[in-house]
Amino acid sequence: MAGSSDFDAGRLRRLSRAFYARPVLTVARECVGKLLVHQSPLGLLVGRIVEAEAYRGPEDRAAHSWGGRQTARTLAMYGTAGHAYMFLIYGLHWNFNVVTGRVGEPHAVLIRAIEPLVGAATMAQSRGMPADRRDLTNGPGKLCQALGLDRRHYGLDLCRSELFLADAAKVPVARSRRIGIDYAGSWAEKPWRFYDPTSAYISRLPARRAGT
DNA sequence: TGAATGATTTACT
DNA sequence: GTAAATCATTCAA
Repeated sequence: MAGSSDFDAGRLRRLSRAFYARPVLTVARECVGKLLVHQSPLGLLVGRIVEAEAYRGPEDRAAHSWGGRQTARTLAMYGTAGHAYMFLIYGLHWNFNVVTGRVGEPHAVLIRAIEPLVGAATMAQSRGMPADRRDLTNGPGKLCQALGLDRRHYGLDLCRSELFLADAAKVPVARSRRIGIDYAGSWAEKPWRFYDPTSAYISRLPARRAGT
């Protein structure tokens, strides 16, 4: 958009630890509308978060930390709020999560979609497609590829590193059930997905439920 | 040591 | 609309 080249990383208001150290559902809801910032080797990349989901292990059947799973992969989720939890899915795609809550509480927010704000041309190059495509960043694997995020960012502290969230104006937030977790039984019914209904970069339209 | 599977994306019919 | 890609992680033995 016009003027985006004037964006200066120093002007971004990085969110503090206190933002993340709250209940995961609260953090997930408030993540929508915030800015996801990566001061990457390729330049400054910024996107507005338009979709996020809460995962509340160990009781949440859909969470990787379900049943109290604490392994090398899920370790970051048990740590301090405000750190990055990265994981590889289907052997292909990296997903980016934010750790929330208290230490020992394996809760996290999955960032599912963003709207490119700064560095869209660079993101497009990483994605191998034109910058004006809506499918540039409208999915959890897509946004990680666009921002150049992978296992190197596992466990990074969003309060101190080149990867962080920044404050922004509030936006309307809608909610629905989560995506891609049908195996989780009744947990799949929980309305723990939050999104900006006015954005064109939502990964999917709200899931329809029978009878509604 | 080995087998099953997934918080997805893409291509193809 | 359906199916294949592709491998780290997980669980069973």
